[in-house]
Amino acid sequence: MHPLDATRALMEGLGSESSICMKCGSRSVGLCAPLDAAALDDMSGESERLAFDQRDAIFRQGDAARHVYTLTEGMARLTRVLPDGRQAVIGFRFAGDILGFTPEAEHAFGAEMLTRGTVCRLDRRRLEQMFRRYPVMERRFLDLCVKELSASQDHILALGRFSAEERVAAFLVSLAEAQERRGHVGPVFDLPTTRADIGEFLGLTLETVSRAVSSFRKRGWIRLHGHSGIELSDRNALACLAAGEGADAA
Amino acid sequence: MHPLDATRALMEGLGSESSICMKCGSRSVGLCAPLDAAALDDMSGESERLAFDQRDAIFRQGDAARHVYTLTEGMARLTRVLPDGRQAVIGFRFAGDILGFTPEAEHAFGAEMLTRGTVCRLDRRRLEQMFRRYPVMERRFLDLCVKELSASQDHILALGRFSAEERVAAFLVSLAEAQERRGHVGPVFDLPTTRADIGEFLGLTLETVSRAVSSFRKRGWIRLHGHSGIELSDRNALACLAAGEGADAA
DNA sequence: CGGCACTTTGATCGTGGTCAATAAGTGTGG
DNA sequence: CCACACTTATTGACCACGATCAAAGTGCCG
Repeated sequence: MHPLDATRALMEGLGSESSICMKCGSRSVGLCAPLDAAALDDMSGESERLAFDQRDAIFRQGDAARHVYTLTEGMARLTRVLPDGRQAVIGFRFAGDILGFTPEAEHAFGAEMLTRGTVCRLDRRRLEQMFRRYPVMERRFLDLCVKELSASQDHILALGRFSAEERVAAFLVSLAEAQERRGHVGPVFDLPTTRADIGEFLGLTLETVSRAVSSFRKRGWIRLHGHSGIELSDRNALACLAAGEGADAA
Repeated sequence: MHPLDATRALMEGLGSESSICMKCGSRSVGLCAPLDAAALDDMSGESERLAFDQRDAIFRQGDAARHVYTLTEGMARLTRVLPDGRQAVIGFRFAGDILGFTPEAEHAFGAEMLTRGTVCRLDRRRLEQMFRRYPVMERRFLDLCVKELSASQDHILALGRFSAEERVAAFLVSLAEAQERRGHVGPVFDLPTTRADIGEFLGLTLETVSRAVSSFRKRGWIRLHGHSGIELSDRNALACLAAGEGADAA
C-alpha cells in the first residue's frame, strides 16, 4: 500500500463523482455510466432539484430514509450524534457524491450543507426499481459501498493512531486531492469548514486544530487566503507528516 | 436512536451469522437463505475448508483477493498497518462472519485467528458467478456492507469522542452481545483477545486497557474467570458508561 | 521446575483538552 | 463608508487523561 492511500481515502465517500441524477449537471458518470439511453430516460424526470443555504440540513439522523440524494453543488458534512449530545462529523461530501443511501428505514446520520448549494433527490423506491431493472447499477452501489468502507477504516486508523498534527495534515492533503479530483487547478483550495467542523471530524478540539494550522503556517507549509482559501505551499511536507513521516518520502 | 446502538454495532461486521459456505456447519443462513436447493447445490462443492491455529494469518494485507472466506469456528481480528509500522485492529470477527470480500484486486487489511478455528474459502470468481445467477445474493451483500459501514461509523464516533473507560466498557458489552447473538447463554463470556489487541482496536495502550478492566473489577462490574473468561456482573453499569452515562439509564 | 507470554500496578511525562482573553473577519444597518 | 454586533480564529496558561517506562506478579506449557 502506498503510504498516502490511507489519507487519500480519508475523506472520500460513497459515490465520488457518481451522480444518480440525470438532469442535474454534467457529472452524471459513474453509477449511470453502464446504462443505455433508454435507462437514463427511464430514471430522469423522477428526480427533484433542491436548493439549500449554508448550514441547512439536507436530512437529519433518524429521518425516514425515503430518498437518495446527489450533491450537485457545494459541500456538506455528515454528522452522527450520541444520546448524551456528543457528536462527531463522520465525513464530508462534495459535488457529485451520493448521500443517504441505506437499506435501513431511517437515516443513521444527518447531512448538513457547509456552503450554499443544490441537491438532487430521487425517491428510494424508484431507485429500488432501477436496481431490479438494471442490476449492473446495484453492483456499482456495492462497489462504492466497499470503497467507502475502506475509507472509513482508514479514518479509524487515523483516529486511533495519528497525532493531532498528523490528522490535520492528512485532512488538508485529502481536501486538496478531493478538489483536484473534481477538476480544481492551482495551489489555492477551498476550506469551507470551520475549525470546529474539522475538529469534530478528526476527534480534536477546535483549539488543537487551530494550533496545528498555525504551526504549519509558521513552518511555511501552508498559507491562508481570506477566510476560506488555503494554499498548500509545501504539500510534500504535509503529506509526509500525514503518512507517518520516515516511511518513504518519495 | 437507542443509546446503545452505537456500542452494539461496534464489533459487528460484514455478515454476522451469514455464512456463504454450504457444507461447513449449520449456520448457513442469512446470505443464502433466499436461495433454493438447486442454488445451494450449485455453490457447494466449490468451497474448501481450512483449519488454522491461534495467531495464524487467514490472509494478509496486500494479498491478491482471490477468495472470500467464512469463519466457521473461532474468532479472528482484522488489522491494517501503516507504512511506518503503526497498526490498528479495525475489527473482530466470529463464527458465521464473512471475511475478505472486496471488489478490489488486493485485500486492504489482514485477518488473523485469535483462537484456533476453521474457515471456509470460496473462489471469488465463483462468487461473482453466483451473483450473476442469483441477484438476490448480491443484494444481501450490499445490505450487509451498508450495515458494516454503519458499524464503522459508530467505531469512528467511539474513537473520536469516548474516554478510555467508555471505550473498554463498550467493547465488553459488544463482545457479550456478539456472543449472545450466536447462541451463547450464561453470564460468563469468552475473551480470547489480549489486552494489546483490545488496545489496538480501541486506540489505547495495553496498560490503559488493563487499568480500565481493573477498575471495573474493583467496582464489582465484572469478574474474571481464568485467562479468557469474563463475567459481566453489572452489565447495566457498563452499558450506561458505554452509551454516555446520564442519557437514559433504563 | 523453569521459561515465557501476558497482565497488573506504579511513577512520571507529554499531548491535547479546558478555560479564558484577544484578534480577525464578516455582515448589517445607519 | 464606517460603526457595531457577531461569528470564527488565535494564543496563552493550566490541567488531566492516557502514554511511556519500569518492575513485579500470574498463569500456562514444556
